[in-house]
Amino acid sequence: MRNQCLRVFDHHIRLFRKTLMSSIVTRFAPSPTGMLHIGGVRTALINWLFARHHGGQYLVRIEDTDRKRSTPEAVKAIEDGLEWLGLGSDQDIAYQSTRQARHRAVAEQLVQQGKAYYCQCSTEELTEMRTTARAEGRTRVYDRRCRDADIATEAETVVRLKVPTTGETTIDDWVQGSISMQNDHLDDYILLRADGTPTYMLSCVVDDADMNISHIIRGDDHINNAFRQIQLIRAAGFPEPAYGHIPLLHGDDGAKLSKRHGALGVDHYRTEGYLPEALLNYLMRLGWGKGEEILPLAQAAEIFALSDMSKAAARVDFARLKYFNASYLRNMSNEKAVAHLAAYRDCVFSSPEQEILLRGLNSLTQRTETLEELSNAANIYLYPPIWPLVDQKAAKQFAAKASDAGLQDIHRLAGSWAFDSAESLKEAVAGYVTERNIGFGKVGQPLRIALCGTMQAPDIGEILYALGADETKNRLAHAIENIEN
RNA sequence: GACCCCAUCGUCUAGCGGUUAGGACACCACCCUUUCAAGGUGGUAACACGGGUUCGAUCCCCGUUGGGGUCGCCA
Repeated sequence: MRNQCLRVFDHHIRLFRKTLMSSIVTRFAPSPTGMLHIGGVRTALINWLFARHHGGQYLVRIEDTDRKRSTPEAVKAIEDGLEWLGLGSDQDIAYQSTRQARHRAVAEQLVQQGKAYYCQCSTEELTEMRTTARAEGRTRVYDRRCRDADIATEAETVVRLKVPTTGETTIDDWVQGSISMQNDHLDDYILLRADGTPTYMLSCVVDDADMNISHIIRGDDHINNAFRQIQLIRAAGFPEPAYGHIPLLHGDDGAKLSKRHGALGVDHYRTEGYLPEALLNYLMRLGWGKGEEILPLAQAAEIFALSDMSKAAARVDFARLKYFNASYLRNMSNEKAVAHLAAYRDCVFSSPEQEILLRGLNSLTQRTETLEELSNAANIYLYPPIWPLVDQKAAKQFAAKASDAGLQDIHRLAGSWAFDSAESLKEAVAGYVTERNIGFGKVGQPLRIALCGTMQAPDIGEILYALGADETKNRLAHAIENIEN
């Protein structure tokens, strides 16, 4: 018990010291081999949150180390995605591919210092070693046969790091706690390929050091890399960064995130009508449960702590994402909603359209969950109903009830209404209904259909107010022409 | 297979030795009601299992089971 406390205390002291020693710099380092998916977005977000909380810097580095697989399209998709989300870099984006000379120099220096060595093992030999290692139940594959062979530089040789063969490496991970690995389980991994290009392990470590990254926050699929990278950091004499390995996101079936689940590009969520702030708020809640559920980013940054993050993987739940999106949509001002809608539709509204939407859009944001739905719903304001109605249910209702509804009366009365608020208009209609001593629905439903062409529309008062006097009377006149007697 | 990690309602989580195990999404019922929503009220539903430690374990330790990650001249 006391030991436990002391250990925890000691752990915190060490973390605290590390924090004080240098300023906080985090980085999001995606590889442009595919789209930016929500797992990556969450990693970026956590890096951003942590940096903001500590008043530090959040940087973005594109890990495009050669690769036949990394494409300019993917780079653009990542940059656009981050921009859309508001998770752009605090400084110019770094491109790893531009720094290969520096990476190579570090490797060559390590060779000179005897901390790395040339290896000329063939692919066949390696395959054999792999098979043997697997058969013997070993994690370490390479048997270090070139380690002391003293091979001079030649073509077709790679450079490997001399990893300690004894001892243990421990990481005080800010998320995972203390994790250890026997060094003997670690490979003498490759720093420079036979063609002289640096591997990810080399590039990543050198760039993190050169960019003064203080805290490496990434997916826990990198835990094993951390043990290996630390060996290189020590060999090169770089300062050791702090680590925070966050659990990966899983699909709704508990399996790894795949294209079937959420591994779609963020642009997909954009076209589906999700708001950046809602997507981010949702993602933030996976593995971090502090504060209110709906929590604006700036407030989240204030109370964010890596140590509060769950160590367990979370599944994505699209129903919940939708709920978050709906919540943000519902609480949005008309002005903002109109701007979002215009951006989503990629259009400019005419000034009459703008006026109608400015008056009526939030009667719609209350009943839609995404911008896509909002955009569809907004058509009732943007376009008058076309007669005969395409909505069969509405057409039937209208045919059955319109003759009794007194739409002509409403049309006439509307001429004297002020159209200054949804409430007063609703009262006006209610007054008419009371006068005739019938139920509100007898008039409300046909009127709604007359004005919108569908039954799925807001409160009568809200519709009237949004449309305004002229549009209301025009639409009513058309509807009246289509009443069957 | 070896190594590393994880484990509270279906899902996301709160909990940090003593709680009627709390909240949210989803689901169900009811209320409100001019449609559709929203909102309100209530409900179903969880500490994976087995050993310890302790007066007392969801919580600490060990094991089992289950899940995930890693084992590339990919990143």
